[in-house]
Amino acid sequence: MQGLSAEVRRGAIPQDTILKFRKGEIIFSQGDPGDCWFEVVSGTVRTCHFHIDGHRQLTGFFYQGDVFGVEYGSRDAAAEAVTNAILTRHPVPNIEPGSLGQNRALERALDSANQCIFLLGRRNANERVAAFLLIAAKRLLAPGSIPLPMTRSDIADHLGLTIHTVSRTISGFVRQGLIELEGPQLCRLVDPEGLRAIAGEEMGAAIDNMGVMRPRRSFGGQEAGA
Amino acid sequence: MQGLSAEVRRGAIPQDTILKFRKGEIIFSQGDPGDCWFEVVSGTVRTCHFHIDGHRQLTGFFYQGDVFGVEYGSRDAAAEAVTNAILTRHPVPNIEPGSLGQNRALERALDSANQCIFLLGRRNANERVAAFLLIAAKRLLAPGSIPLPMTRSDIADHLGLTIHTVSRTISGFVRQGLIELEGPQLCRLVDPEGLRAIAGEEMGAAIDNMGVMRPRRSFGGQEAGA
DNA sequence: CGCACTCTTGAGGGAGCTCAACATTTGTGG
DNA sequence: CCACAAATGTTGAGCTCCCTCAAGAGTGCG
Repeated sequence: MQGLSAEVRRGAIPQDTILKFRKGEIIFSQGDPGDCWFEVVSGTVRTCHFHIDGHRQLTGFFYQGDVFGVEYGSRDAAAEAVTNAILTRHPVPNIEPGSLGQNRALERALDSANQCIFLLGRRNANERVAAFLLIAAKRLLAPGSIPLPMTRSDIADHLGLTIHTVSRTISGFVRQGLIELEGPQLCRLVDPEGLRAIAGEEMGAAIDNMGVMRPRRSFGGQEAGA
Repeated sequence: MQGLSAEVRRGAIPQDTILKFRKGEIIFSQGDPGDCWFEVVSGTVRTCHFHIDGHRQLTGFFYQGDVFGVEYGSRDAAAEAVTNAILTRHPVPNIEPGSLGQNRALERALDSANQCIFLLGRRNANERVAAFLLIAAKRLLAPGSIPLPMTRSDIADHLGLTIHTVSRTISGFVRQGLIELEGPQLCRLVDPEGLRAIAGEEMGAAIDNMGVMRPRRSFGGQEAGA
């Protein structure tokens, strides 16, 4: 439980607690017990899986208003502050595992994981980066400009690419007039429709509904005998 | 709710129900309400995300004793029978969202998603297929031989590869003396250690602990001021 | 026996990784 | 505030891996 202040760690404060983390600080680590969840008041947080070979997989970014952290700890992810961040910490009642915030956090984690799977599965670099930018724009409620508080390395480890490919792809979008960069951390959306076309028709829909997709039959689908 | 027998669909039977599905049948579809979860009595089940562009992503395989299906339905995945399968269906109480089976299914879904992310993130075809075989061997509790009830297409859509690459990779393993095939659906593990070496040191550990990994610091990790 | 489906294998090409160098930004100490 | 160092980001060249296209082999079913 490194990363938590002393009084929080020893559990002296039972109710929701406000915590501040500085850029790069660990909020919780892989293997920690999952006895609390968090809400982002300000700043950005990433959840990561670290692998022995040094390979890092980011499973989600969390912005203002997002919740995270129920399923982790008892599970196998860590959380770190991408920027200076203010969080509220909420204890998880041991007895009653179905609290509202916990469920919200669980849903959010599953959403994040599914989104991650979507981004990683059989899509090329252009599709991944375009989708990532659109998701970030949507999440940050910034219709025209997208802050990118995370590093290229973070983006790469989230999308399953190298920083080189991420950088090249973004530069390509700038050259095509789809976006503009004001420094590496601020992106202005020039042609959202063009980006959507690259991300794929489906990604556009997925971003609109944030995870709700059209059902589609694969086989005949005859009734099952019981 | 196609795929469920009539009496189940209209909710006449409140308690756990035994259902049989035939190979290829749909258990539930994307968009169905998530009002029940399932346990596999026998057979194999896959959960899928279908995308508009025709691309299919399998997020998990479920074998005897596995549970699945809480988070789907209200979410965006479908479940289908890979082989003839017998399942038990369990209603989810609307009021009390924290039942034991539901939590098991939620944990299982998250495990599956994380495993999927692991397989998809920055690993080459050899690593993915080797890891997949090892996971299947572990899950099916078959130390020497691995039944592969799913098609190459299922494996490909799970690993984010083409059927060609899956087939070529498996053939390569046979040629290297790592495995033997007795027909496409039965694989004998000749050199598990060799496979582990290919999957990566870490994958070996991950399979042993099934998801529990060593924590690892990324930055200084100084205490947070509250 | 023929059809349909799955699986396997080969040849060629392109997307993205690796290696390398340079530019830019950020942080630190004098 | 400036000088320097360190970290981060950008860009290029070459090469590898896997996808695409194509054809053939094995299997189950009517």
